[in-house]
Amino acid sequence: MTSTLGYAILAVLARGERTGYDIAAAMRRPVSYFWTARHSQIHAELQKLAAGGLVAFETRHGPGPQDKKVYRMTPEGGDALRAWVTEPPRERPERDELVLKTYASWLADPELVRRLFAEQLRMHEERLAEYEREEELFGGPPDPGDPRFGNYATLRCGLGYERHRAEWCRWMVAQLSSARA
Amino acid sequence: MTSTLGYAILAVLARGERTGYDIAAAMRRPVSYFWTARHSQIHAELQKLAAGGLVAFETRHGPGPQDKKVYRMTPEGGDALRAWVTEPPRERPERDELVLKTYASWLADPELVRRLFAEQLRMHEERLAEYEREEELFGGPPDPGDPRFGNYATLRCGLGYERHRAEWCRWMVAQLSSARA
DNA sequence: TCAGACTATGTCAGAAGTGACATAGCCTGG
DNA sequence: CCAGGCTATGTCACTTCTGACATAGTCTGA
Repeated sequence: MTSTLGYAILAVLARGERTGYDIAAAMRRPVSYFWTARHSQIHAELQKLAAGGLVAFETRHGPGPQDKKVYRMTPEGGDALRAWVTEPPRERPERDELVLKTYASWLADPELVRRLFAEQLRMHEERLAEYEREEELFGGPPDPGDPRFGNYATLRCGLGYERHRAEWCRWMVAQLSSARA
Repeated sequence: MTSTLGYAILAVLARGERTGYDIAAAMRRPVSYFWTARHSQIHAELQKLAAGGLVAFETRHGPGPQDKKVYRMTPEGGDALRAWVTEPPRERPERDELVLKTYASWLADPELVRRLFAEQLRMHEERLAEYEREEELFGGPPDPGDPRFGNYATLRCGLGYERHRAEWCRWMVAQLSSARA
């Protein structure tokens, strides 16, 4: 029915009412491990969701040329989201620039490739440390019926991803260092 | 200059001449760990690359309404690809349907969510076994100047990814099982 | 010999996503 | 008091990607 972005917006609104701006902020790196979108896309999608009756809004006075709109999920929106959650996800297309560069890395100067991966490793380690700090703020996993479970579970995914990625980068750096020696 | 898809195509052509059909086959799951695209996109991009002088083609007789076109990378294409490889990749937007579903999973029936993840786990274990078989075919990592290094290194990434993903799914299943008990 | 799979190239409408532009009040610190 | 950042919504042109449609020769096995 709705696009995946629509469900992402509903997933945010399921936690409470928000303006489009708030949703955009929630769906921006490094806050969001679950979906990313720009505000231009979000405002457009909110209009579609409102037209479909999945969200409703209330206009309140606020700064800016227009008044702000506070959105909330309607019962129909909740039904749609709940039904969607347990359906199997579509297989996602693999499109990772770093992996593609790796595939073509045999063409390039190994020292430059090594630097590229060393820098990526640094970034992953940094992000990993950040996620680990965040994880400590949870005192263990929340109950699966708690909204915070969603945050914790996605954070766990991010944590595992950064570890895997850092390890891979470390392996690449090692490969390219031994080639030089 | 070119789009990322353009570089993906060049990365394939760097290994030898190919038809658009061949490239599409190489960039289709589960063959490709490096980039995915449909043939409709690839034929269009090849035309752009040819216009830009990064690839050239030769028409040969083949089946179908049109003759087949065998593409190869030009020296300019090689230069462009080599220069691009060592440039830092753009940060990729996180858009993973399963992670999004996880974020909203607290709303749904835990048993249905458990089944979703059990099925995902099964798929990741299957793919992992497949990748492990493929890895055995390499007798250790090729030299970084060997085209096969690109294949091996991306396979290593896929291997790490599937392991991380499987572990996360296993954790999710455990969380949702204990909730039921 | 004939069905069906595979090789092969392309178009097109539409959806999804990007990046820039536009506009303007509110709040905080120097 | 004023600059600069934050809140806030929106449009628009453009690129990228998807999925369906179209077309037709070759090769293989039943």
